[in-house]
Amino acid sequence: MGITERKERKKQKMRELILDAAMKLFLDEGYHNVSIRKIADRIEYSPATIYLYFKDKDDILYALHNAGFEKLHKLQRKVVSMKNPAQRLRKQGELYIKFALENPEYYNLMFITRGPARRIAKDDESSASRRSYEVLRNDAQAAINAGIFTKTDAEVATFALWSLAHGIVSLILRDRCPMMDKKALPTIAREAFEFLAGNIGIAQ
Amino acid sequence: MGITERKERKKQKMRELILDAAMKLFLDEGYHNVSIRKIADRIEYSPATIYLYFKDKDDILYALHNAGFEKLHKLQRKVVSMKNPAQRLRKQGELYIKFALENPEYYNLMFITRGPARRIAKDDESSASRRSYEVLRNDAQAAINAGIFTKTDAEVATFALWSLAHGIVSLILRDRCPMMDKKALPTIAREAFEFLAGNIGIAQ
Amino acid sequence: MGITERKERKKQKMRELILDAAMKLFLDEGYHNVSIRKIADRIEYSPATIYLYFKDKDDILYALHNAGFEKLHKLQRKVVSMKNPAQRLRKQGELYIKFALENPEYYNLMFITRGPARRIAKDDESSASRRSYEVLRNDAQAAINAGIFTKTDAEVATFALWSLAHGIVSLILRDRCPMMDKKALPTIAREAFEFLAGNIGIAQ
Amino acid sequence: MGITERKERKKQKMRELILDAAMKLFLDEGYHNVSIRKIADRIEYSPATIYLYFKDKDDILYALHNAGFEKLHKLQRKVVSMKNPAQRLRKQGELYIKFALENPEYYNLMFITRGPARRIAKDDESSASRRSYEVLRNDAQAAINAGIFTKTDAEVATFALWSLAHGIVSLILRDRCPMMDKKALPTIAREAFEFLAGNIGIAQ
DNA sequence: CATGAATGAGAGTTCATTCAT
DNA sequence: GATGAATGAACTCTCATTCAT
Repeated sequence: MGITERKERKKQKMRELILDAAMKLFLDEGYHNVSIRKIADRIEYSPATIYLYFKDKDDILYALHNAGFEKLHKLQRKVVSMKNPAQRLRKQGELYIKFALENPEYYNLMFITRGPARRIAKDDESSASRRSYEVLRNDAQAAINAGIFTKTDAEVATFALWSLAHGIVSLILRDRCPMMDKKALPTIAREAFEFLAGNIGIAQ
Repeated sequence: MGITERKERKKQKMRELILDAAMKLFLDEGYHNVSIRKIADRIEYSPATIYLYFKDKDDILYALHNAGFEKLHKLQRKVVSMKNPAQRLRKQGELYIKFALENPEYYNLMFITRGPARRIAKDDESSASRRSYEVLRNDAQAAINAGIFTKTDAEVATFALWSLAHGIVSLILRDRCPMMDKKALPTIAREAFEFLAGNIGIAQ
Repeated sequence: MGITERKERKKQKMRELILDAAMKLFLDEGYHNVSIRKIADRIEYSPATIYLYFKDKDDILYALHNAGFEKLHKLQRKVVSMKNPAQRLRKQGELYIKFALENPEYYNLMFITRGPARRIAKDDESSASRRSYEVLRNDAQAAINAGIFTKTDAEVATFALWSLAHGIVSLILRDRCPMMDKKALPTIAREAFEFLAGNIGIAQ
Repeated sequence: MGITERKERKKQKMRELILDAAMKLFLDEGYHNVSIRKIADRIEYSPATIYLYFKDKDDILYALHNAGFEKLHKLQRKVVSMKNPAQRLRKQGELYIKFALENPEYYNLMFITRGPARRIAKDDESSASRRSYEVLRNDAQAAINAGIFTKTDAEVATFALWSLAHGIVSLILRDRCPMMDKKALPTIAREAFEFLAGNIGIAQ
């Protein structure tokens, strides 16, 4: 291992240390209460040090946003091999919902928080989020090709599927369901997805 | 009119004045830029005065949140008279999406922002948001009774329908669709809804 | 004295308190070291309080800049009554130099520091600085009318006279004369002015 | 060439590299935006390296200040050969003004900015700034000897001439002339100089 | 009833500088 | 000789909130 490589690794470690601290802060105190200073406190470095590894606060947010998409994408890839388009789509939806409920703060950053939106707008096709989207789109296209979805095109179908899953999890994550039993929410989420999935032809 | 009543009315007027200003600020400058000071500036009172009418900032947010639900509920009531449950549900979805896209800041407060969430948790059944929810639930129940929805119960179906519409609008409102043409979004939203509505049996 | 008036006065007092502190800081620590915090420390208020009386730092700078011009203008007005244009101009120059050497930090803000320059650019004709300029210009015009200055116009003559005095004091104030005895500087300044004044026809 | 000498040359090269970068920063972004970090970025070295060649930031400023004087002095030397003292002085003034308006950031450092002033105070007679001053002084002395200037001594006359030119350019460079047309300023500068030069007997 | 005055806490960011390696 | 890593100390400015009057 060369000296450059070692240094590079160390730098990467530090970036991860910062991102971890930021993520934990998100979990502990919520989006609003994440500040450079608090991150610095957590990792016991000075605030200025953070700026050696990230350009500004947005940069950290966006890095977390991307890390979230990498994580999601890794899960998505496991499903790609499934032959049956309907099954594949259904599995996609299930893992999406699972991912969201298990990683609420990642999900928050990836799909709800306004902070990173400016950069998302500039995301090119090779970005983590775009790749994640493409997986879904390919599956939607396959479903159309297989005659499962009719009277629609890939773009609309993709958006519809995504919306369906996003709607379910974001209502839960943002605490909009006080009329339901909190503990029952994951079950309700699953059942709601099954209901919709069943109706659009991607049932088990 | 008794003296107490007159006082009460005056107080109510003032609350509305504050809420109006707050709402305009939301519309003009967005959620982040709403501060007690700016509200006070708009109504030409001092910041301290605000606190005579509202406990704290969250209190204002929650009041606006409620006003939003009143507005939505008023729209929903217009549809109640439709006889056909499928048509009624479909119409509900359309107006929900229309409301969201036309009143993004209200929608934000009502269904996305975390600020009012703490209070929402304590909402009782008579709250504005609960009444709005009940309208949808009644329609879902009617659809079940009519045999349109099968293999589900009212709670799950309600949540599914709500999620479906919420998913569509919240992805758009939070700028998660850079891969689509911005101007085409309302159309795509409508088509995605049609696709889903068609499949679950509430098509036109 | 009405209650409004009393309040207004108190506010004015506070503004002056802040400006005084700022000015003293200029004197003690120089332009670069004037910060909102240090001003606040001096007057034993919190930094936030400063912002109740001034929009931002530039606002303070510009207020001091204006105060300086008021002060200078008051001195200039005393000379206006002199009949003889040559004498008047000469006196103007003398008092300008005196003012600069006795109020170096005011002078600094008024004629050297870059900070207030942005606002100066927008100064209209009624601004303190403009009025001060007009006094000199009127005298220059009078000198032209009286045949003292020839082969020039009012604008150029005004600028020349101003430059002449400004050059003398600003070289001294910015410590560019280490080759001369520091104590002798005021004398040299006076003599240099006399030399130039004598040559351009406004000698004693 | 000995080893010591080679080292010395290398060191000198590096100093120049740093100074070049610093100067370009001055020109590109102005005095306020020059920082050690930015200089280091430009030359693609680390900030720490800068400190191997310069004691601190002031040291860099002072070196640039000197470089400016070298540049000015080179121009001044071209004029020394002129026989006629009046013509020589006039030419000195013209080139001084030209230099200032064409090299505003150098001029800034040399004659206005406070940063280098502390070191200037310690300048000995062999310093670049002193040599530049001596050129003017010699010419002033010659003018006195030739009977052009009377009733004054060399020191006062030198200072007066310098002030006159410095006043003109520094009012312009520090944007103190919003009452005049910006584009006309170089012309006005020239005319003001002509007016003064004419009056003190060094006209064309 | 209304507010003027005030503030503590905190935000993001930049800087010159140091020092072990 | 060069630097990567780090930092303490600043900076301007905004905020929700309080309280005597």
